[in-house]
Amino acid sequence: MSKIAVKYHHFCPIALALENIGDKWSLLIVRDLLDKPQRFTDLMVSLGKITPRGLTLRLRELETAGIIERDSQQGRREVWYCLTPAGSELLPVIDALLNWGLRHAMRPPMPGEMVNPELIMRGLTRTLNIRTKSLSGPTRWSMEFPQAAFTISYDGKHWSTSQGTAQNPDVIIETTPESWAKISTVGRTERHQLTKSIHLSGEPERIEEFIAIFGLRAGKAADQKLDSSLKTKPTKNNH
Amino acid sequence: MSKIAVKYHHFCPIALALENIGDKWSLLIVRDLLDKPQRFTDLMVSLGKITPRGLTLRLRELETAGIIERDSQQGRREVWYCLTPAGSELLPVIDALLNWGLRHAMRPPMPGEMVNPELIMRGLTRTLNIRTKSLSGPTRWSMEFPQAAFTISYDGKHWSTSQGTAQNPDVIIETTPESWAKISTVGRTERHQLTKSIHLSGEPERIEEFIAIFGLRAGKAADQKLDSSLKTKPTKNNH
DNA sequence: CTGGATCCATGATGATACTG
DNA sequence: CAGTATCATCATGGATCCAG
Repeated sequence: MSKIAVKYHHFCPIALALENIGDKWSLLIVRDLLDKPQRFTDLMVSLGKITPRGLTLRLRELETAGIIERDSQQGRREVWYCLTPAGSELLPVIDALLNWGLRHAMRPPMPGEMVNPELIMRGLTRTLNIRTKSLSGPTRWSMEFPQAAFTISYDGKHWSTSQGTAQNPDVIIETTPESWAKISTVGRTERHQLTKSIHLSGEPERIEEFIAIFGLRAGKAADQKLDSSLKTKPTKNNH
Repeated sequence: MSKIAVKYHHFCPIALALENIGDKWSLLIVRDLLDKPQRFTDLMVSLGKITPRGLTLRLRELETAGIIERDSQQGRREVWYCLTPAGSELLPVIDALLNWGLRHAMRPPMPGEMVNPELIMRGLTRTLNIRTKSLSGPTRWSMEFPQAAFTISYDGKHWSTSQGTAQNPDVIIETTPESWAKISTVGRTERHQLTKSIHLSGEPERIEEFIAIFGLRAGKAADQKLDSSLKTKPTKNNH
């Protein structure tokens, strides 16, 4: 049986919250469920190195904590897991972690590391919103990975992303999640060299705009990492 | 030696953040350091059931991650630990957890559980700010525990708390952290019965105001827990 | 006394295989 | 697809001890 009992013995909202979602995989499960409901095997894939037993334990624990709901209807093979209202309210936690991670924990992807297109897009959207570039106007980009495509939209105020190929995009970006991951985490000099792993098409001025925002050409952008340029200096990460 | 390697093998800001601060004690160490710099033994006390080895490992790991700094000056016995700028930026994470914990994880303190006055006050301040009660005007309360006193101030816009007995308080509240912890986590009916474990003094109208805000008398306040009344319904917690 | 280090026990997690 | 079963490993807790 399960032990499922992280205990701090503190009367403290933070400690009590962490007793619910402070163990190794819980917050990543919440991260994935915030996107959309998922099946057991979906989660196995997106979490990568979790074991079936580990996932089962986490799901049961999150269920008793009132954070997720198990939706199994008879006559259907699948079991869908989704967030309860209380679980959805973990969004600010995930958001704060995403923010901090972007600013202080990013580095190029390591060999064998899962590079999930959806997670890439979520980080990209947030980066664009925080940097709030002033553009000529509403903009639509189509980010096309081999496995999936995403539409990145700027409505004149903020950026959002949705799945699927963009209609009438201003710029089409064709690349792989791995290439984009690397580009967005290295300094300008190396970034400029990696530009060849991206193919851009669209009106020349719009392509220029894209290139300027991401510092994809030498001589213009500041020499700093994309993610870390959100506010202050880059942080090294040495594990 | 240490293993210090939580690894998810995800290229994902959230996962990478959690590799830095996702283990059992790290975020509680950050919680305490956000308040003020602490010595090894201060942390041993405030964390309670951590072992010296465990604390040493966490501190070293947080140091290499660039989240805390070790300040040992020769000629001085103590070693002070404090947050780096990157560490201080974990405030939104702690804040989001505090918020979620207040709304979804609170229950009366259990026997043997540490009830830290400072943490009580932090939760109280946040609760007051979120509920934004309209008061007659600026207000100052003196919360006096046996071990320590705190000043709770409302400037007409928001609430803040500082250490020390309040000058010219509108209301003086004398109680224990344990009593207050229990009062703030039970329903109105029981709360009303616990009122005798608090002693209030000050102008009658100001005392009335205090009583009304915290639902300390029968028949007026809604029957819900203080903390959970922040927005929606209470959540049970069954461990 | 502060700031640890050592040793051992135990509980949490990982790897692999298999099943309703 | 959604798990269970079994075994191995690793991180953490408890108790004790030590150096400046």
